[in-house]
Amino acid sequence: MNETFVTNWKSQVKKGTLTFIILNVLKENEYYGYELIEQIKQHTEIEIAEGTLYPLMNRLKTENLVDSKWVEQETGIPRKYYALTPTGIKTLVHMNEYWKNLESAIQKIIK
Amino acid sequence: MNETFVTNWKSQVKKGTLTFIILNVLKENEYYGYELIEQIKQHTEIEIAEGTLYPLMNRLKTENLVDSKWVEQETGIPRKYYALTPTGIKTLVHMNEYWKNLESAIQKIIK
DNA sequence: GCAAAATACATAGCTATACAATGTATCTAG
DNA sequence: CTAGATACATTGTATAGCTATGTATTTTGC
Repeated sequence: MNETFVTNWKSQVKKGTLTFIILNVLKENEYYGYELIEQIKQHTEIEIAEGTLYPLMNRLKTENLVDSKWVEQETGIPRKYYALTPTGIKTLVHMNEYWKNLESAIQKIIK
Repeated sequence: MNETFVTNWKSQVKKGTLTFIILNVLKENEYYGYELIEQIKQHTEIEIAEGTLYPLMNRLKTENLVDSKWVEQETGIPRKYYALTPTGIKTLVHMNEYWKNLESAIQKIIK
């Protein structure tokens, strides 16, 4: 098998997929950046580089899909918490629809 | 909802996904380029631009995952048929494994 | 007590891929 | 005989993930 090809492919699959995962995670709860990386690693075994996440969150904010607020800690570095905006919620509905169709189409092809 | 964001997101999701779909389609049969675009449009509603497919097929060939042969037609333009190589078959097994895990992880998050 | 690792943010530069635009050539239908 | 479908291909652009790097604080191991 072509190892480097698969490695690169996995990275390409993440384009779009990560955005989708993060928005869905934020649907349930507010999270701060570092926590998102940890949560997703535990629940999906997907590793998100910090250099991927922080620019991504800024894009989502620019696109008005999420909002953020700084929360001071009694001890340690302040955390920036992210939450979906109403636009983010509506947008996610459409994304979930598209994903569902894509997924069932791929299921048929793989089987 | 953020329309342009969703449009762009769909394009990003295709990165990696298209490769995966095409390799799986070629698992069953040989196809030529134009035919692949048509087949996938019908079965998945996913539209692949020609400017996407032909460079993609060349990459797959460079990576030794597919092989191609020209087939002359009694009438009309010759067709370039693609088939998986042994390396392509082995590589696809690993990709299917990764996709299966990714998919079930996303299922849990979306639900 | 001090060094290493973990926590928590962030950016710059590199690379890979999808897409629009464009081009060539042949065949078919109105 | 012309528009559209068939069939290939390339060039340039934009996007997004990754590595490397940086700052700062806190915890853990020796």
